[in-house]
Amino acid sequence: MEELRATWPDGLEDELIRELLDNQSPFFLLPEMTTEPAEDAIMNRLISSTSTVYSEPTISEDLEDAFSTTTSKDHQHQELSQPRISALMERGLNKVENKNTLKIKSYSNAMADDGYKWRKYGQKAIKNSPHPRSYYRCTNPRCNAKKQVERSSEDPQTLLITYEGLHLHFAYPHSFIPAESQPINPTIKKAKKTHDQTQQILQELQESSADLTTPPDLQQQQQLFLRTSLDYPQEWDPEGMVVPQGLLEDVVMPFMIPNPLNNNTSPNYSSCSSYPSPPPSPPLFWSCATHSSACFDIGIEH
DNA sequence: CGGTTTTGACCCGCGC
DNA sequence: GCGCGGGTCAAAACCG
Repeated sequence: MEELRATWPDGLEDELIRELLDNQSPFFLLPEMTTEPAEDAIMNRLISSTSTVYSEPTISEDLEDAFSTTTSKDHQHQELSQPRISALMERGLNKVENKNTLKIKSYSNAMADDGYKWRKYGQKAIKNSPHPRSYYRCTNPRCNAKKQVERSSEDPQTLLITYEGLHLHFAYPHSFIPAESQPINPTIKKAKKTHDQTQQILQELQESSADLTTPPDLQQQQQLFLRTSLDYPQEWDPEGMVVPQGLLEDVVMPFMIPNPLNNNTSPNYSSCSSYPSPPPSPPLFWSCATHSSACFDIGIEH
């Protein structure tokens, strides 16, 4: 899996953090109706980025490796190399055992809604905690993404959102899925199911990128970042876009294809037009939130 | 009526 | 081996 370890150029790290912190960023435009405080906006962006690009175990680990000067692999809280990254981590972004956990200070459950459409599949009482933990799975049947939402036992105002798995919305929109290819097999017993799917995907990624080791180009990373942030509307029927083959390449190639272009250019958000692009769509949170129906009942009243 | 939520049962890993 | 706790399943209930 080492082949997949992307090395982020310096410029991209700065740019990523700038995006996370910039309220006006076109990467993370918030819904028009949103009047949330600036800090909440930042946390929304963290949720978004974590639930898409950062959520996949290997890639998220890559990013942390890239961000960190340490090589610790013990999955403990990793000390980050730069104050701004550390500041982000202190705001609640953490990662333990391939799961990305956000700690969010919030009086309501609204902050738990990251715009993706989740289906609740379980709820458990947690020992020594008055608040249950809710389990959500992405409604896209080809998406492995899961998350857990619970209230901190220490601070009931703090939401703990743990993301696990890879969002494949951008690669496998609902409309592309032939009924007979649905991976959900009720006769196959759980646990290993999602794990095996993830392993298969990772293996395919590895095979498809075995000979590509050059660090990714900034512009392409930004394109990927933007693409992975788009939850294609189900009703979107892109003409000539029925290309389920090679979608994994869509995922991995922007990280893998060597590109001679410079690494320090400012983001060019129109550059994503080089990809087969979705129809003109509202920014990330508008697009996603309009398809979200998940209500995170984690033990507090609305 | 179809999609979502609820909730008790079941599974499984882990510590003793 | 057994009990515990977390994660998942699946049938029933709920809802728009």
